[in-house]
Amino acid sequence: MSQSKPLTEEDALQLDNQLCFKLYAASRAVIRGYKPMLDQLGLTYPQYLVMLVLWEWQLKPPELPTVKALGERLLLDSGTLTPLLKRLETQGLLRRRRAASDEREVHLALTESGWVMREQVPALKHALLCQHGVDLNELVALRKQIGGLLNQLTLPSH
Amino acid sequence: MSQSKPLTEEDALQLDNQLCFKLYAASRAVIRGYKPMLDQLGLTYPQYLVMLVLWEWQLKPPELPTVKALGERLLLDSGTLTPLLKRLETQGLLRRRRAASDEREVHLALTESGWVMREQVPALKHALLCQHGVDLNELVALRKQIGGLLNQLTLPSH
DNA sequence: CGCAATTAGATTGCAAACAATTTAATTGCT
DNA sequence: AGCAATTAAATTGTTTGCAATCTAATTGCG
Repeated sequence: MSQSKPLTEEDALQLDNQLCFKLYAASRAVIRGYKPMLDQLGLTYPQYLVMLVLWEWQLKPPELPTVKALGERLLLDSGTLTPLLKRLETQGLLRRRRAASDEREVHLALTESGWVMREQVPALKHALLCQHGVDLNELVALRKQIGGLLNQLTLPSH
Repeated sequence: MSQSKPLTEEDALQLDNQLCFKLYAASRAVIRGYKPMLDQLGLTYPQYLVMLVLWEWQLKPPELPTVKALGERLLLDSGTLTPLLKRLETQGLLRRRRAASDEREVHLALTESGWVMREQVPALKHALLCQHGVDLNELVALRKQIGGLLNQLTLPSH
């Protein structure tokens, strides 16, 4: 709402084009960067994000994660998650079971194998960050910037 | 390479997880934000990026853009671009033709219809930015941050 | 209670991404 | 010239994203 500078239409276009593209390209570049590590785990990037959420879930209230809750966390719907979760189940990393209390819900639970995988991650990730020589301070700043944008786009106005 | 602070493994993990996810989510959120505008143009987001590059190409040397050149610009390969370009051709926005000088190359040229579309964009985009109340200064800062990361991930070391 | 809305997942269909392979044209080297 | 290596696209197959639709369970309300 605070449009202080009188940028020309062309300037705004150019800036916006660049941001669009850079955000899109950077996201894919990060995914590509994770590929070697994820290959070792046998996961795709979205599958990895799902595993991260499930690993974190232990700190939550006693409720088991559902497909819906996972979707809210990752901003993904069942059209994406259902087949992805089936693949993770096939790999033996988790189990999916209809909730007894409400048969519409599907509870997700990591298997032993799913938990064990977690232990391999910190070392792999550390190696990854070092290898690319990424500046952690820069990452902190970037995370904040992106968080701001993400909030503007997901919470607000329209 | 300048790892000044002694973050714990857990801190680094957490930070990194958040960045991964936020970058991925922000990219998709932006694409979602463009949807209404792109629906009016009948384009998908990647198709739109391709059109942007082609619209910009006029400023380039006399060479016509090729699939390869487009791919270098957008960091995409022919496996993605070939079918996408075929769809744009079907829509009558561009023509694909084997180069006479080198039959391996495919030259891309916008049609009249492809050029006309360009004129609709500034107004649509302006409306979009206003609607979301995005702070332009923030966008400038974000673009720089992301540009830095993108360079680290695409140019360097490994 | 009974039935219309709502809700959670699943399904279907299309368009990316991307790895791996294939095809055809061009280069380069001897 | 002749042939191996390289190069540009195309093709194939798998996995996302996401809209739209469908199914089944649950809620809410008269």
